Amino acid sequence: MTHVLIVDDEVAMRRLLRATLIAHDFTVAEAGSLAEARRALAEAPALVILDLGLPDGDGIDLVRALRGGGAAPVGGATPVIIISARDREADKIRALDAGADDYLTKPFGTGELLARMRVALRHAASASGAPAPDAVYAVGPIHLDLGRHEVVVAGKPVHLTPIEFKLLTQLVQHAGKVLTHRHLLREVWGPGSVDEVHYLRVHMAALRRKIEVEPGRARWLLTEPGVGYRLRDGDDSSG
Amino acid sequence: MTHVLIVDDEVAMRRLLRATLIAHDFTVAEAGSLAEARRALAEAPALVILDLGLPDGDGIDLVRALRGGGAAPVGGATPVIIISARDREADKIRALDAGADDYLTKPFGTGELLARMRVALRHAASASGAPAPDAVYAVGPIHLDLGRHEVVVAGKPVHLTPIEFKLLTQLVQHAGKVLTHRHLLREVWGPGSVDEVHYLRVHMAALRRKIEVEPGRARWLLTEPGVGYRLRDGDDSSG
DNA sequence: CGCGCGCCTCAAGATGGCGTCAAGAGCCGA
DNA sequence: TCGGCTCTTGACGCCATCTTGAGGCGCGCG
Repeated sequence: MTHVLIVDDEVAMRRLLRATLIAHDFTVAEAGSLAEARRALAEAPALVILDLGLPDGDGIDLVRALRGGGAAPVGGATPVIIISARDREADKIRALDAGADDYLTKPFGTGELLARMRVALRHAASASGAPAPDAVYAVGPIHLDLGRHEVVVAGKPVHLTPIEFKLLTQLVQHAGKVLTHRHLLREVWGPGSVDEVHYLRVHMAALRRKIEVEPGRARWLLTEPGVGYRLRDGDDSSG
Repeated sequence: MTHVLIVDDEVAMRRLLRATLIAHDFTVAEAGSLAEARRALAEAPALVILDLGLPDGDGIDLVRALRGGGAAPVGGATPVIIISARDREADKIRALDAGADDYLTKPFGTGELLARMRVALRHAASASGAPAPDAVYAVGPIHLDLGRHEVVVAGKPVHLTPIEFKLLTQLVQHAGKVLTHRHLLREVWGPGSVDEVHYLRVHMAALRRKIEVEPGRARWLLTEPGVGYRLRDGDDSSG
């Protein structure tokens, strides 16, 4: 499930894009301003579609922030596709050199946009070292074999239900990072259940019973109150 | 010295491109047909500029060959930029999905071409490079990692409550600027609480206890009386 | 000198997020 | 059809956190 952030102040354009993307199996977040966009980046979108003319600033500032010219937020490698009514060459050059990955001038065909999105995602996948489907992850005492669909904790094989397996896969693939409630719910249960936080509580508890070496004390599967969950990476260093 | 292969059957276009590229410190090889292009690939160019209409076949075949649908020749990751007079959307989609990295329709500005070449080369460089580290905001002794939802002050990890974390995020993202009471309240508590200035006092005090290195004396989290708060930017210079 | 204003501190009560337990529904294989 | 596994859903108690109120300090002004 690929998550895309749309940043545009025109509601009509956002609606069009959202409909198109959802029809092609993406999940979508929307922002109408720079401030909203910064907030939405916390959901770690796989791609950003960005309009340049925003009410509270220039979209290029967001690109610069993403690319980390100094103080930089999450997602240094998130691809950005600019969509803009400005068709002057200087604008394109400025945006591309600021770190954008592509530049389409409005109006554009949705087919072309989708093709260019595929290119951008292809690049991102190869840049971050595509997670092979048969990869074996190891975090602390937890070993997860995606290909064999097997989990071993401290040398002992552990049986996980399908949902627990998906949860652990997400956590392990992003070990160390906080995964928001919405992110986990979207990836495991689908976009229709992003508000069912209670699912997480119940299934995280079940997962803890199975993967925590010391029962009653969470050493690896950590709660970030109000935000989400996180799997500790690196070696154990908790008293 | 970056080596670029130009594939186009029009001599005039080749001359123009060659002149432009050489002026920008590239070295250039030229091909006027698919057969010549295949031979020129032996020189392992860092980038290919490819016209679609060639006398002995479609340029897309060259892209497919490069992307290795089977036995792949040199340079499976060599970026390819298409330049073509065909401006139909279907042509663009076909080329991009075949593995091309960008598509410009003739006529185009050389400035834009150069910018898109820089993008393509950037991608190629990062594809083989190290995985991007987590971007981190750093202001003075305060380090804020949005992805990991972690805060470190002077080397020590610090636990922040959700509200404290949101406050610090705002301050750090706009380090040096004054954030008004209303702005902070709107971003952290929502538009319904823009007048609850007392919330700010209490939580700013808590934040100070956690991030100020020297207790009792605010060096970083500064009060702007009657206006709002500000995080000092740059190095410490307060006596 | 006294007052009002804006700010900081402290602390107690209210809130809400979280983990837990358990009952019921759905699903699948035997 | 039956039994077992899994997921959903609800109820409940705990506890960190937030809210709210009271008081104190410094400062400018009448």
